[in-house]
This record gives sequence, C-alpha cells and structure tokens, in this order.
Amino acid sequence: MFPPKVSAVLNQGFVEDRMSFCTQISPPPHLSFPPHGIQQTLGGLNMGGGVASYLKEGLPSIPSQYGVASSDGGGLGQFGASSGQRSSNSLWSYDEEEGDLGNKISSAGEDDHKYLKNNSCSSNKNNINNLSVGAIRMKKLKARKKVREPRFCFKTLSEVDVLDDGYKWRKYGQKIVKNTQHPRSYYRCTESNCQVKKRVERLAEDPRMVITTYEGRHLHSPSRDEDELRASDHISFLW
DNA sequence: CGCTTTTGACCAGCGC
DNA sequence: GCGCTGGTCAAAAGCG
Repeated sequence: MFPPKVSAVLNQGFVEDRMSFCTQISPPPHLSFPPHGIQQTLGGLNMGGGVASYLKEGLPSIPSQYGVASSDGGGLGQFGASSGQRSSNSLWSYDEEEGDLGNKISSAGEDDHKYLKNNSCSSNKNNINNLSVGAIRMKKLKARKKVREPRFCFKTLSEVDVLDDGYKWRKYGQKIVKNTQHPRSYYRCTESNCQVKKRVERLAEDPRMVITTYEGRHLHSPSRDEDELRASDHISFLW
C-alpha cells in the first residue's frame, strides 16, 4: 500500500519556524495513510541541520508554483513504480542536479560495500589484504558522504515511530539530534542490493508528529504478501 | 542459531 | 584550524 499514489492536493507553504520550506499534502477525505496517521506533510522539513541540508540541495529544483519538482523516477515517482502505479505527479527529489556524477559515486560506494562484504566472510581474502581495513573504511566513508540519493520526507501524526510502509527495515543507528529530546532513528531496507534508507524522528515542537525521510529507491516490491497489500489498499492514502 | 536492536566510536562536512 | 554535528559502522546484547 505504500508508497501511495499521488492524488492529493499540494499546498505550498511555510510551516512552523523551523521548517524552511514545506509542501503540504491534503489527502483525499476517503483515504488514509499511513495506517496510524491523520496528517501528512510532504517536502523538505527543516528538522535542524540534517534535513535542512537536503533542503538546500533540493530547493533549486523545486518549481516555484507548488514546490514540487518533476523527477525522472526520483522522489515519489520511485514509489509509484514500486507499487506498480507510477505517478505522474512525482514529488521533488533532492538530488537531480547531481546526475551522473552522483550515480557514479554511488556505484563506487556500493561496489566498495560489496567488496567489503564479500571479503570479510569469504575465501577471497587475498584482495582485502591489499588494502588496509582503515583505508577501505575511509574509502567507503568518503563514498557514502558524496552520495545523494533522491529523498523526500513527510510528517505524520502518529503514536508509533515506524510506519508500516510494506517494506522491511533494519535499524542501523540512532542519534540524539540537537535541540530535540527525541532521538532520530536510521533504518535500511533489509532487501539485499536495496540501498534505500529512511530516517524517523519526532518533531520537537509536537512530539505527536513523526518525520519520516526516505532516501533512495526500492529495487523490489514491498515484502508484504500481495493479499495483505491488496487488503490494505482500500484504506491507504493513495498518491 | 540467526536476525534485529542498541550504543559507543569514528569520520566528514560545515561554520566560525 | 578547530569544534560541533549528523550519519554510519560494528561489536555486543537481546529476542524469537
């Protein structure tokens, strides 16, 4: 059921003093997504330094009228594709301007990752001896910092932190973010070869609101059963 | 036993 | 150049 199809009304606006820019979505009244959510806000939410930096990158590509950028698969378009219903109302993605360069760097980073994984637990240990662990790690870190996958975030009124979007996630980190009493959690898609990540945090001004930021695109279908997905479709907030 | 979560450490980027 | 902050890693612990 997630990602939903875009059929919402977009309202550009500034929301709260810490949000430098925000694109709000008013879901159709007969639909609800996420399951526990009532309100959503799409676009770049300035949640302190982290998301703010993405905003700075993404804003130039946001059309002035709606704050929504066309995207060739980035942003929500990716999710529409993954659910078999690619939306024409793709939301803006942060990183269109990086283009090929970003992709190349990204590929390099992924190769490094595979390289590390393959060598750390296989018989192919000769190669890893050629590079020190520290050097490999440095290379990996450099790569990961340059990568800017398409991202979008939304705000949800929810009591649970992790919204069920149909994909399986593994938590790989948690961080206390400055000026917030709630930690930010980092998740990675458990599907092999899928590099999608998401961050989950609560709004400092309103702890009932959950900010979810997705990064990257799924290369697979949601892990939930098709039947279950179909069953949940009618209660989903479709995009 | 395998998978997931927790958590401290590490590093790069950024602002001053 | 230095300090701060966000993002990630990886070992240990927890859980089913």
